[in-house]
Amino acid sequence: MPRQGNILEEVFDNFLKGSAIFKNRIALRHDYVPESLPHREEHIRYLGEMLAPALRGGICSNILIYGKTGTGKTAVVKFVLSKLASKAEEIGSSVKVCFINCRLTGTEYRVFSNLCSSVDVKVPFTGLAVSEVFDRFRKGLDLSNVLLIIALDEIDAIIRKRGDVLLYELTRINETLRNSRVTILGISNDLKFKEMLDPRVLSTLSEEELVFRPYNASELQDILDERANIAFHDGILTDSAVRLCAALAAAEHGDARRALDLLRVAGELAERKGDPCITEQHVRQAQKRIEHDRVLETMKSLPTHSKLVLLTVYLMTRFNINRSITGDIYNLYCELCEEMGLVPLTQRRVSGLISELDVMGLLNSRVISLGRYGRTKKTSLGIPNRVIREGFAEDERLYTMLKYRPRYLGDYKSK
DNA sequence: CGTCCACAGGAATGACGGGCGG
DNA sequence: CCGCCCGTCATTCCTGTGGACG
Repeated sequence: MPRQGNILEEVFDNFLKGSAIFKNRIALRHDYVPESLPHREEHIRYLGEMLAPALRGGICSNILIYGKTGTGKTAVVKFVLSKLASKAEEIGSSVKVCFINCRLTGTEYRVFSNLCSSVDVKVPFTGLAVSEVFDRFRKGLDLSNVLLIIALDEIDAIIRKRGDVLLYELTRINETLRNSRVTILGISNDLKFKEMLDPRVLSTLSEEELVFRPYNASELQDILDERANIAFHDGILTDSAVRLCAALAAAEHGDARRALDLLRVAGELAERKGDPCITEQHVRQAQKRIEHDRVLETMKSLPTHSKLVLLTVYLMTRFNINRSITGDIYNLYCELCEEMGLVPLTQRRVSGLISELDVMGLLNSRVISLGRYGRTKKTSLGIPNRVIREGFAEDERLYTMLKYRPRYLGDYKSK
């Protein structure tokens, strides 16, 4: 048994020696913007053409950009904007760009304060009315005499929370500017968000539209190959492993982010085991691992009564109680509530919770008809029993309830 | 072939807590 | 700082419905 100091010595040394697998992990991170974006040449060209007039002080259209997660929207926009900015600097053009992720930024106030800092206006972290921040932004912008290109990523997040007031102000700002101009690039994951917009805002905002289709397997493979070259040492990654990553991600919405996650986790697994290369098997394990982590994470963040419903279905399968239909589930659920000293929710609500858990994949639930005996939902666990136990391990109260024995084991409903 | 079970799931309304504007 | 407003979660009330049973 080595002394503890020696253990750490070894850990640190291994770390300092560098990884046998990874050359540069950063290339697999979500926020990494690569030097080339395979299969997005068209989009890059289009966006470039749309924004090029800015270099000469010309007017650009506002553009609305759509596409599901992991289709390269953000990467393409960041890429084009950074090239545009450096070109502008090179030729001494007064173009500025500003990229804001609305969801991460959080509130309207912070979005505007970001905009302010992009035109060198200082505002306090809090305390001002949003309209005041907006005014300061407008003044600062007009004074600075620039063509400002604002990219609002995940724009739907802010609309959902605050409505389209922010956008309305922003789309009309050009009318009040004398020396500067603004172009807006709105980026959204959600196609339906257009319906939430005021038609006036929509028409100014979407003078042009750009849609990002999901990648197919072979496109994903090209992306992975390119990143893998940067991220891994030569000869570490097997061809079949890349193909599998691409295929798995293609099956699931063609999400490049997902594909890169798979690759990264597969690499980490290989590294931890001290394996010389990344194989298909590592990828399969990575997929299980990612899914497993996701499930535990969602389970942990569940509200109490949702956990309780999950626990109820778990107990019903464990004790083979006849049919897990909503009425039976509700009865046992009430029993558990009583046992734990909680006030049960109504059946209507529990029915809703079951549906929510179904959407999350923690339960499987479908509507069936029992003819003479009514119409209901039949529900079963969507994840293995073992995972349920693991997910509740941190919650002592729930963990002990895993061993609870229901009062009526046979025909539950009749009691 | 009509009936009627056992709910599904929509709509309206209420309770509550947190953040925003004044 | 306070009140108000808004979003979220839950309840109440309701109408709708697939198909076995008689």
